[in-house]
Parts: sequence; C-alpha cells; structure tokens
Amino acid sequence: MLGMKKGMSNKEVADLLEMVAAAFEIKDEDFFRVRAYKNAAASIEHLSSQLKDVWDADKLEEIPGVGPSLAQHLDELIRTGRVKHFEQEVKGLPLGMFELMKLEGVGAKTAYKLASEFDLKDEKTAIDRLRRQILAGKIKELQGFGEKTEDELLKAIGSVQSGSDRLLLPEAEAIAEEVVEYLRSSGLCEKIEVLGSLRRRAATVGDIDLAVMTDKPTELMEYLLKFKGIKKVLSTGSKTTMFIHSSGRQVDVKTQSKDRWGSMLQHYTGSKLHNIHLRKLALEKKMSLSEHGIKKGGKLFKYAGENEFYEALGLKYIPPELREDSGEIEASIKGGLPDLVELKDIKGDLHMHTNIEIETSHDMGMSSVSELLNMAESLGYEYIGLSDHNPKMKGLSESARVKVVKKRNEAIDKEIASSESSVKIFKGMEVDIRPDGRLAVSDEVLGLLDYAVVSIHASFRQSKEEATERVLRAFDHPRVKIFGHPTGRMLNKREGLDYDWERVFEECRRKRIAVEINSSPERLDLPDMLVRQAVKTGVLLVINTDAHEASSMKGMRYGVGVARRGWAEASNIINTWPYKRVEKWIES
DNA sequence: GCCGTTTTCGGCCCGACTGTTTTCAGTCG
Repeated sequence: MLGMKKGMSNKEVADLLEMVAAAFEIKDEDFFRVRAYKNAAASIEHLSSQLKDVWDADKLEEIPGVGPSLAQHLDELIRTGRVKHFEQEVKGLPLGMFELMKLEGVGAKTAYKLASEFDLKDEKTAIDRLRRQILAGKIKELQGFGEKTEDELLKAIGSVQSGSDRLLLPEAEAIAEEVVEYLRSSGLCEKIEVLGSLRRRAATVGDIDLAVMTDKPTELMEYLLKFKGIKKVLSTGSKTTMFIHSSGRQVDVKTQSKDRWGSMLQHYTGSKLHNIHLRKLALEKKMSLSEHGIKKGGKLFKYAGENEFYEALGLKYIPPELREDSGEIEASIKGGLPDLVELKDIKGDLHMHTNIEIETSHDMGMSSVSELLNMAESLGYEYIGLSDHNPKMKGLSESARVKVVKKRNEAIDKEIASSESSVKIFKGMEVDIRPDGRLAVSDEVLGLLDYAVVSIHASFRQSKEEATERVLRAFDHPRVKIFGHPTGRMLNKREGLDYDWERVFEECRRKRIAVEINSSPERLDLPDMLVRQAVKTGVLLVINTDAHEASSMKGMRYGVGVARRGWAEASNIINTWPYKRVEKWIES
C-alpha cells in the first residue's frame, strides 16, 4: 500500500500524502503540518504533468506546497518505490481506518477511533466489519457516539458501495436545470446561478452547486425540502442545504442576499485552491475573505457584483474557467490575463458527419446535408466542413473506395446547387490513423478532398514512443489539416493516448495542422491542460463538434469551455476566422 | 510541513452544519 508501484499516478501519490496527513492528524501533530501535507496532496493531484516528469526535470520544489522536506520524500518514493518516514508514521495504525475515511462524514479521527476500537486492521474487510458492529448496536456505546451517528454511518456505508463516475456536462446541466426550475416555482428567488465546477466548465462534475438570491432564506429552504427529487438530506440550514438528488448526485444550495451576491458567486464558484490563494493574498493586505464579503479592520464590506469583489483585492476580474490556481491570480495582478475566446466568435464547424452512405469504417451521421446546413445557418455560421469517416478497409476494393468518395462529392455538390443557404461547405473526411501511422485511405482518395481530419479509433495501448511516431507519420500528407480528438480519451471510460507533446505540437505548428478541441461531452479532447500547452507553443487550434446529427452542432459551447480553460484566445482558434481565411489555410 | 513586495521566523483560509457536547470538535466544501 505504501510502496510506489511502477507508473504510480499523481492521484495515487496524492492519496498517499493524504494518508500520512491523516496519521499526523490522529497523533495531534501540528495542525499546520497536517495542512501542509493536504495542500501538497491537492497540488499534486491537480498537476498538469506527471510527477515523474517533474522529478526527471529536477523541479519537485517548484510544485506549490512542496518544499525541501516533501521533495526529499517524493524523491525517495520515485527512486525506491517507498518512503521510510511515511511507513514509520503509519506504522501501528489500523489500516482499516483509511478505508473508513471514504465514508461520508468520517474523517481521520472518527476513522481511527472506530478502527482501533473494533480492531479493523484489514482494509478489505473494514467497512463490512464496521457494519456488523453497527447492527449489533456497539457504536453508540462508545464515548462521543450516539444513535444518530450509527444511523448516519449505516447510510454512508450504503452509498459508498454504489459509488459511480463523475458526471458529464450535459448530465450535470440536466440535474441543475430540474432543481433550478423547482426553486423558481417558489416565487422566492430573485436570481439563481449554477456555480462550482459546472460554472468553471470542468470536463466532469462531481456535485451540483447552486446559489440563490433571496431575502427569505428560511422560507426558501423549507420549500426546497419539499422537493420531490430529494433522496436524502445531508444537512440543512437557512444558508446551506445539501442533499442527494434522486439521480444519486449531491446538490448544494446556498442562499445569499442581493448586497452580498458578488462575494457569494465568487466563493461558491471556487475552485478551492483558487480561493485559498486569494485569501492568502488578502491576508497580506490585512483583509479577510468569505462568501459574505471582505473584512477590513473588523468591518465587513459587501459586494453585489463579482467584478467589484476582485477589484477590491486589486485584481482584474478572472473568468470562472481560469480559477484553478494555475497562474491566473499572478496574471491578473500583472495584467496578463488572456482575452478568452467566446462562443460568439465561432464562425464554423469543421468536423461533422452526414447520412450519405459511403460504407464508413465507423458510425455514419443521422442528418442530411441540408439539415446540417440549416443548423449552421441558425447558429450564424459562415461555413461547415463535412467529415464522414473514411470508407472501410475490409471488404471494399481500392477502386470501390475511390468510386464511393466520388459519388459522395457529387451528392454534396447537388445539395450545394439546390441550397439557398449562404453557408459554405468544405468537403472533408475523418481518416483513421492506423496503428503504424499509415492513413486508412490512399493518396487518390485524399486528392478528392478539401482536407482530412486524421484521428485514432483503435490501438490505444501503445507506448508514448510508439504513439508519437504513429501520429507524426500521419501528419506527412499535405491534405491533412486537422488532428482530430487527439488523445482519443472517453471520459469515465478510457484513458487517452499519451504522446511526446512537445514533438507533436511542434510538428503541428510547423505544418500548420490545427489540433482539434473536440466538443463532444464524452470526449472534450484535447484536454484543457494540453490546450494551454498548445497555446503556449503557438499551435493552431480548431473547436469542432464531431456532430453525428444536426442538433449536436449546438454542443459547440462545451468545446469553447475547454478552450477557455486552456487560456485560448480567438486568435488561437481557426474557426473564428472568416471563410476566406479558412479557405486559404485549407488550400495551403 | 511551507513560505516571504512589511518576514529566513512566525505566521499559516473561512464559515456552515451536526451531534453530543453544557461550550465545542469534527467534517465538509
């Protein structure tokens, strides 16, 4: 458990530090030492690169929250697979306690008391054995425990075992919308906002955070408790109610008055690390921050708007997508915040699938060209790019593939001729990158196209080296203009491929190949951290929906969110360009 | 443990809610 497996992930290292922090906590070590470990754990968990790579570059101490002492421990962990000091600290503790800490409402101290009392040494059986003790009524006999705690523990055990993945954005939005609509029907809300990770447009969302502007918080919370969608109330008061929604998801609702609304939005949007950094900054100026406002010399100053809140700290407004404590506060002070791309900047979409039958290698689209055109028109686009999958390799001769692509071109031309739309069409194709880097179509087929989106749909187990060579080879053909959903990840389902990103981005920059930000909510690929690296490298980016039916083209906003989280400006994104400029780039 | 536009020492983010407590500790976000 304490050893570092080969390829230990950042999350696993963070868990290890959390474990040591818990050990300190029950030994009543200096509280600040405990927090130092927890801070370092959070910092490593949210690192944009692998810890091993940071170690390779000898930059452990540049990680926020990691100083000389922790750097030394981490060095030992990476070199030898273990940390003697950590092992010593955890020695003698019942290991079952670390399992119990996964239960809602159970922290280090409670877990330790329970695990020692009932001798829960085995992590695998700890929770099950605890359950039997509860059922036997043994918990309430302990000092500091009562019947309610027994009930809560039992419920917590029930829910930890039905643990599930994080929510994709549309799922989270649907739950939020249901609760918002109910709250609105109370007539007690002046304003409701979705906050937390959903407002920051993180790729996946853990729970739903809502803030309500009201001058009748008590009545509103009473009304909320009657909501049919509540499975279980976790806690409730006039300021905060937390409950489990019927979907199994936690929803937090907070109330605030109009004059304190700005500080509320700020506080509840997070991220936690962003807020901690802000509060440290405030302390240096002898100010103290909370969701109620800013305290200076014992006096509370209130902020109705988020803008004023940041201004009061001497900062320029920081858009929610940037609030991850990854340099945005420093940039705000120095005036170096990016002018982020917005949905209204988007003038086209270069990755979508039609229902034209060409015996594709993967799913074909559901919508006709004219349906896609209509949608593009309603979105105010100047152009779209049709990029059906390439004709399949198996069971189709080369001449048959050429023929079917020619037929598709004719079908598209016919649509264009009969269309009254002003939206321009590019004839593209999404072409598989095969395991060895060859493309799944011949040069002759590529010659029939305006451009190719090259992407990976199989062989995801390649090493970083193999995968890098694979995609670099695929970039060789001049018709290749877009690198589609680069990592191939599927959120909650499949890790994507890892490349030598420096080489991949450099090659894309040199060949003016646009790296795609795929807006499909189950992909959101390129991931935001890598978008940021791409922006720094000067790589062209394109935000596409990969729509398989016309309505999915409305999902562009998900990709724009990713771009914004990656600090991208409109100038980094080619589909903010007007038609003529894109045409020139495609022909180049 | 970490960290530095008042510091290499002496600080370290803030508030809400719950349960078992007669004044607060534990947990959470």
